[in-house]
Amino acid sequence: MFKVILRFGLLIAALLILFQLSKMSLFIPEMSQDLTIGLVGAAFIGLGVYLGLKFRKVEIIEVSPSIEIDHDRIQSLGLTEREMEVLHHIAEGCSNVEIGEKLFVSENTIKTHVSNLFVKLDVKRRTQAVTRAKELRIIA
Amino acid sequence: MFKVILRFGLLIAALLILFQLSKMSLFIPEMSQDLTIGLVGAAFIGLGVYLGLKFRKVEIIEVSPSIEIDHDRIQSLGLTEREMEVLHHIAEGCSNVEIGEKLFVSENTIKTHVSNLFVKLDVKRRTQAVTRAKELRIIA
DNA sequence: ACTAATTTCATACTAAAGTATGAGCCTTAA
DNA sequence: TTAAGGCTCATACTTTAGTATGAAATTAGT
Repeated sequence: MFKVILRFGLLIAALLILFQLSKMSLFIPEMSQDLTIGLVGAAFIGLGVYLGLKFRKVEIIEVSPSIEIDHDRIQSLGLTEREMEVLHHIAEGCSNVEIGEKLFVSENTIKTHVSNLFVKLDVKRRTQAVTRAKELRIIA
Repeated sequence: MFKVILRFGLLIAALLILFQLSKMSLFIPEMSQDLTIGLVGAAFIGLGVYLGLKFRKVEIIEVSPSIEIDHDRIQSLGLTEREMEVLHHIAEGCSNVEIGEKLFVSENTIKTHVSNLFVKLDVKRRTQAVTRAKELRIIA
């Protein structure tokens, strides 16, 4: 707060000095009025820019750190479409039976997918698979 | 880019017009030179502020969406310290045995904690517990 | 059309997870 | 000190999860 007041004080002082300077005709006498106005204008425009830059509100835009899916990694890991579907449902906390119901296949099929998933992700449990998948940015 | 050029063009035009206005003495004749300079200065300072605000670099500060832990919720759910420890390890993908080893207690103890955890979080599986805990903002 | 990869499913098994119950120990507050 | 809550552990049991293997049906690319 004090800083702001101080700066405004300095700015006002600078303004007054500028007025005085122009009044006292410290500018070389031969100078045209146009040029005087121009110089004053330039000085003021500089002040304005300074003000604009200095006293603007700092915008802090909170962006969710764009966790974009790394499709290349999915490719390089050789994860299939179906496996990705299963992986997403695992991440949601579904059981194998529930996933099977959602995808209209048997629990055994899901187990197969899950096992293949574990090999490709190099994990042993589904909870690990989730954290690993997030590390690798293959799920959100 | 075109926008920037367009705006600069408009600004330059505005400046020229201002100069012309002051030159052609459209200001009322009785006006003192001080006042003229003051008005011009004011106009220019306005321009400066506009420039400063408009053409500043927009700072986009990417802040990880401060997922702050809701300690009140932890309280209201009656989650104990130990249970939270176990929950964190579950979220990391640890098995009950592994958690037991890390906390220097038996697997059975972990099972007890986990069961209590499930009741309090109203879930049936550890994977659900993790997603629920994140929903409730009690873990990161 | 043929091959390779994907998806599907089954059976049989082992391992881990989860439930239920009871109980001993420790600390803290009434 | 007594009650309460939290942490520990055990035993016994049920349910999911995960592994291994084999195989049929489907799909996609050469």
